[in-house]
Amino acid sequence: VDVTKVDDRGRLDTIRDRVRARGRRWTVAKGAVLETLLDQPGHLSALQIHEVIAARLPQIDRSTVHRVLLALADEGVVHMLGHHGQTRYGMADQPHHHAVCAACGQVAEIPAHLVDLLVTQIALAVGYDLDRVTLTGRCGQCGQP
Amino acid sequence: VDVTKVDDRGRLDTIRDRVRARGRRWTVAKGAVLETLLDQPGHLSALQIHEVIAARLPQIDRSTVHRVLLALADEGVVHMLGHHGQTRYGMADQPHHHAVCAACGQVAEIPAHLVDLLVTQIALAVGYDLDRVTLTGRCGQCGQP
DNA sequence: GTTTCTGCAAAAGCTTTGCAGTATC
DNA sequence: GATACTGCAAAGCTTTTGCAGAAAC
Repeated sequence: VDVTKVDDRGRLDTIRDRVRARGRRWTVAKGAVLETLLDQPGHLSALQIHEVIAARLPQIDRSTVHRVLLALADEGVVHMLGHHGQTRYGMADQPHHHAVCAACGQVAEIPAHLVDLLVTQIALAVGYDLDRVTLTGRCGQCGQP
Repeated sequence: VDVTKVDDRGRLDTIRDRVRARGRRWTVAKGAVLETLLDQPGHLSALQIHEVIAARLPQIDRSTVHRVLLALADEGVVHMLGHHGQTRYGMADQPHHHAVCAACGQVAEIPAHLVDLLVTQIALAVGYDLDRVTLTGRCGQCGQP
């Protein structure tokens, strides 16, 4: 799972600098989690991420993956979206929103520009500081409920 | 927690008929869960619902509340929305969407008409059958991250 | 009377935490 | 060298499940 794409390399570097700038340390576990999220299409659960990493770095523990994900979510580097007990994580460095399948949990990304205006209006209406939209339904494979 | 409001009474009756029409049975537990959801503003977790019910009906078990909620969600009577391991439930019989606070999990409702057009367009774009929108951010009390 | 539903108890599954040792800066 | 981070093991929480008895129809 080496980072070959120039774009990914750059995104990773940017995040590394940001993490360090906050006084945090850049570790093997953090790098592995982020490389996994950059590599994989869509969003993954903590356990899926751990599985991918464990193939390369068997010593990395589940708890470490969780701790890294929580830390990164806290810093705004990754998104965390819930799906009935199976939280999914994805990169947050490029503005987008989500479509979640209620059946299989699969996540599709929606470019931000499609919805930003609406979110601004609704945020005003409900008095929330809204920054993310999740649409829920069924993906193409899962069909009707 | 008696159902006094005429509106609630009617909503409950409608749901009862719908449940029976599907060959399911109308039970004390089901009635209690739905009355709780009708009474409470916003959306509650399964445990919160169980707590409210237990004050009146101590014999109702947590597992029963979960089973009832799953069954009702399956029938489309209630909404189920995830928030990092703490799923919340709310009435689905009146069309609306949700604003979830990323800090405390509080849920505000957004009338459907504000977003329906957008959802239709996005559903087409991503190939999903979308029926619900969740906006995530911070509520008034929780302020900035 | 039949079938769904419930209570109880136990298990499962994801996530969190305490602590001693390790890696990062 | 100081301190953030990790691995391990154990605990915590919500949710799920098996089964015998109760309730709904």
